[in-house]
This record gives sequence, structure tokens and C-alpha cells, in this order.
Amino acid sequence: MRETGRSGCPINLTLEILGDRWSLIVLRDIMFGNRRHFREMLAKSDEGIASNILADRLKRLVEKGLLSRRDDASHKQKAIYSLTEMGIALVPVFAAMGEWGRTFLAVTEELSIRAELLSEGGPALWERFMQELRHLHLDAAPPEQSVLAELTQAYRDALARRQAAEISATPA
Amino acid sequence: MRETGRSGCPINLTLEILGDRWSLIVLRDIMFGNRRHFREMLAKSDEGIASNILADRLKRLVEKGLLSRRDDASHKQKAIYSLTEMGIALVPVFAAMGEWGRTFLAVTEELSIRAELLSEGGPALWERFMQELRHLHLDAAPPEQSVLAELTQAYRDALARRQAAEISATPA
DNA sequence: TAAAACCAGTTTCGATTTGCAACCAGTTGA
DNA sequence: TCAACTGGTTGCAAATCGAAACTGGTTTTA
Repeated sequence: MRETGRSGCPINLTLEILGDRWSLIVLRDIMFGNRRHFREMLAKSDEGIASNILADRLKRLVEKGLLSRRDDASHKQKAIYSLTEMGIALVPVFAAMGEWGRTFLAVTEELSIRAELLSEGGPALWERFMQELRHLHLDAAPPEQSVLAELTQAYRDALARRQAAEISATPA
Repeated sequence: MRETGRSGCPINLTLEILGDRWSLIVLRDIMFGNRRHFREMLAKSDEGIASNILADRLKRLVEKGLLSRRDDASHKQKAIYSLTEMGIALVPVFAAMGEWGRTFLAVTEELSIRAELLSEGGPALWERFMQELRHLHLDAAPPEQSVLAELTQAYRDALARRQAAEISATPA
């Protein structure tokens, strides 16, 4: 995570912030999984992030302005991480990367269903989702209907379908 | 550049291929700068990539299917790197990342003008650009008009404007 | 024809980063 | 009182990065 000012190219500057193996994973879990606490991100991580890496990335993303950190009123030791507008603005990047990965890589169905919905929904859905994220993270007005709930439900349905198929394929 | 199969999530799998500081820089130079030879990528790199890193990333991107490599008939030692369809399909990802970087980071004007045009052009322009890349890299039919030429000309104009401004600001 | 420049990398090596595991001190709820 | 939970930190071995020098061969130039 060196801080080299290599060039003023937008792609390069973006990579100097997000160009590593974990930063976008952390942001993805906060954005799509609504993980807001350190232990929650650590325990529910599909990819098994280490606590020192998570601590480093959270600190870095706060420094860079993609996340904010505040104390949780309900517990003296709890910290709440929230997306800033800069973090919320990554929705189209996630949509593009998700669509690319879904097309060319060996994704699992239940984990790619959200990428599919996000891609099919297009910019109009992204904007609704971003409005919802502003509500959850920045105290903006809530949207008329929740995109996150749709994405999460589609994921759960796909997961349940797969588990049902696995059970029926495994005779007692 | 470890090859850990962490999860089947499209974002995670995409990061396992592109989640580092240099892979997308190399692809950017091939895609937007039409750099096709090793020395050309090395010498014209705005970010100053080291030769061992460049060699490693080219090899890796060929293995992963984003690039192909063939010998150059004009010179026994020359190798030509080309984008595959998988590489060309990254155009929307570059567009989204470029737009994000342009909005939130300290980009220089002449290097961000292409990102601006790509973002403003939207999916229709991206598709024209991808068709042009298929022509340049995969021997497909050429498009009616070149997007790359437009992007490159806009960059050169912006660069010339800045240099003119610098000269006029530096009295002899 | 000999030297110079060009070609795609490889090698070496010190500095940095990663990732695992153990650990910590304060807080909370039972 | 005590176990579980809180957001991390520390120590350490292994992997990776990155700058510079170098390689073996080809092509161009004087």
C-alpha cells in the first residue's frame, strides 16, 4: 500500500486507492451486505479477511474519504463505518466489474444473482440504489422502495434453490 | 499475485485477476494507447513500470485470457500483444472507473479528457469503441469511424492547450 | 563489417506487504 | 463474577514488489 503519485490519469489515481486485493471487498460488504461493524465484517467475510488487513483497509479508506467512522451510541467500544458520497459513487464501478466477472469467470449462481440484477437494472436502478445508500449511510430521505431488499431476497432465493437441489441430490 | 480461490463472487473473482496496482495500467496502455510491443509499453509508460513487473503482468494476463501474444513477422524478436474479447469487454469497467476518478480525485485535465468523452458517450460509444478494438486486435471489420482517433485527438488538443498556456505564463 | 541500437525479457537483492495466530484491554449482559 | 464481545495490535515467516544491472540475440547504421 505504497502512496506513490505516479500520474494524474483517472485510472491510475483510482488504482492507487482501490488497486489491491481487499479494498473493494471491504466496500462491497459494507455496500451490499450492510456490514457496519468491525467484528461483523471480520466474521461474515466470505473471503476470510485477516483482522490486521481489515483494520488497515478501514483506516485507509477513511483517510481517503470513501468511508467515515463514528462511535456507536449503544456500546462504548463499537464503531460504525459508513459510506461517504465518494464511496456510494462506486456503484457503477461495482456494476461494471460484476457484469464482467459474471460473463467471463467461474462465478457461483447465488453470488452472481445480485450482479445480474444490478446490470439488468441499468443506471436507473443504480441511482435508486445510491439513494437508498444515502439513506442508510448519510441520513438522506429513504427511497420509495428498497433495492437492497430486492437484491438480498434474490440472493436468498438463489441460495435456497441451490440448497434444496443439493439435498434432493443427496439421498438419505 | 497469489492464486487463491477465495469465493465465487463476481467482484472477488474479478479482483483475483485485476486487483493489483499494475494489471489495469498495462491493459489501459494497450487499449487506449495502442501499445503492442514490450519495449513500447516500457518506454512510454506514464507511471514508470519496471521491466520485471511488466513481463510478469503480460504473462499473467495472457494466462488468464485477457491478452494474446504472437510473434511479429517483421522482426524475429518482436512479440505483439493483443486484447482478446475478454480484454475488450473491460471497456465499461474503464469507463466507470475513469468517471469515478475524474469526479473525486486530483486528475490532470489532459489525462482525464478521454475519460470524460468515454463517460459522456455512454454505452453506444463504448460499443463503437469495442468494435474498433476488435478490428485492431482481432481482425474484425473496421467501424465506420474511429473512436480511438477522437479520444487521442482530444487528448492531444488538451495537451497542446496546456503547453501553450505554460509557455505564455513563462516570459522569455 | 564492426559498432551501436534495439528486442523481450531475466536476475539479483533489499524493502515492503501479506496472512496467520496469538494476544490485549475495556465493555456488556447474564 | 464471569463469559462473551468490542475494535483492534503484535510478532513472525513467507511471498511479493521494485529498482538496477544484465543477458543473448537481432537489426540498423556508419
